[in-house]
Amino acid sequence: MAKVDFSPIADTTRRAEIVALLRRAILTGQLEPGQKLNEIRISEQMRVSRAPLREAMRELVQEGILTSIPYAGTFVVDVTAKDIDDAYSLNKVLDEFAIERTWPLRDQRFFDELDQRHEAVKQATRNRDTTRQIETALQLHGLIYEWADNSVLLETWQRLTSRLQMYFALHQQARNEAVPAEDVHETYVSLLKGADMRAAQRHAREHIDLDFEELLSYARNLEQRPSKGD
Amino acid sequence: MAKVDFSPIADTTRRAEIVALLRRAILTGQLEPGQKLNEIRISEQMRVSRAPLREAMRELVQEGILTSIPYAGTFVVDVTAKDIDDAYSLNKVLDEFAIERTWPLRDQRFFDELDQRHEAVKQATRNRDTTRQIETALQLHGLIYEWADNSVLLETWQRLTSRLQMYFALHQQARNEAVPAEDVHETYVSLLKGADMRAAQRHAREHIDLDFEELLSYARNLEQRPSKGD
DNA sequence: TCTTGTTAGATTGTCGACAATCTGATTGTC
DNA sequence: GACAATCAGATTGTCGACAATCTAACAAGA
Repeated sequence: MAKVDFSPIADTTRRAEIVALLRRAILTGQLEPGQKLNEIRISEQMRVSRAPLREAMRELVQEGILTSIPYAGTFVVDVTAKDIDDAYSLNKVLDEFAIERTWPLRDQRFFDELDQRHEAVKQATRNRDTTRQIETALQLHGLIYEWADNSVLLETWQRLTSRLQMYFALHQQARNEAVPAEDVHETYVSLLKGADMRAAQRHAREHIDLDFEELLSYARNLEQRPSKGD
Repeated sequence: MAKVDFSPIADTTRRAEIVALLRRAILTGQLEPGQKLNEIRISEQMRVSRAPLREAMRELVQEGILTSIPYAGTFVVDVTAKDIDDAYSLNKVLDEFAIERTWPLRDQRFFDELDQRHEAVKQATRNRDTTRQIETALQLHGLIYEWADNSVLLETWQRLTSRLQMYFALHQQARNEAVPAEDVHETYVSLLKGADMRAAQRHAREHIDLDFEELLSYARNLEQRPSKGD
């Protein structure tokens, strides 16, 4: 038998595709926080019945990026500054843990993947593709979670990121100035390749410090904004 | 106007009730890991159509206690020894964080609630109600998460617990010996009331150590067991 | 004017039926 | 007997229609 690593075949249900479509729309900011999702309209636009759409929505509710009020509707979550602050402080703890677990498991494949994802961020930055820049930056950051060999930790991280990605996207969208072209991940990557674990942990803290601080000030300004209706 | 704190009225959809029913059945071990959930049979038993049942199932899939394979079925998750180990090690980290955050927020209401939950565990123990004993013990442990004032942390803990509760229940069910009558939470509670935060953190680690070690050895024995069909 | 009751429209929740897919048994062929 | 093709039954996925509920506008009464 040939030694081929067959990846799992794609999900073939409408539901799965709807989930992907909706998630993308939310995480890129096409659907704004607080906005209501009208089932009939969306199902007509997607040429799908309401059943799979509703099931998809239930998934995203549990994923934490939608919230549902019985007989009232399903809405994009309205993340508060406190939510971001909470996620941020938890992220610090998880980062330390992830680095600690990943540390002894680092190998050539890890370093290669690290470089590859770093390259993806740099390319997105060059192309001024802000959405992709956020996406790739989070993927770069997520490598330590994927490598830590702890499924529960990884799952936790993924739930955390989706909401963060959404808010980073809105943030970028709001300040329509050019994104910093310099490479802020250089130190992070090289530290992960180095020998000083404590230094890497320390830097990871300060690294996300920067991103979050800006995000937080943005969120605090939005706090008194009225929520978007339908 | 009278000063009454009205709590939110109960969810009135069938879906919500189905979720509660299924969750309870899984977490108490009535539905075994690996078991398949036949939609038609369950919907007939509950006198409900498949639509709300399926939506409920999608929620529980995202909650991590069910897994779904398209066109094959939805099954109770088959937790491995590694999953428990992963959850266990993450729990250590989260416990430390939760205690740290809760520490400055402790007040009389916290201590009262602590005693109340502790009492609930002791009562369940006296009554030899193992299911309730697990439930109350986890609720006691969960207080530091509820009090930490961090919604993301709390959410993470709740996801973690549901799977743990399920496995603790199966474990208790398997070894049909009497549950230890002595009170293992006495020290934990008194440390949370004390002044030494580090000591409380240290004990929380060792405390869950005990529970998990036994659970792990049980899970490792089960590892080669064939998965339950329908 | 303010409050309360009513009602029409829109939207969500639920249902029963049909389509797509899978599984296992059966048949046919070598 | 081993293997592939076929087929029937069961189960999941999807659909369109109906029931339950909410919202907002309007009317009636204090």
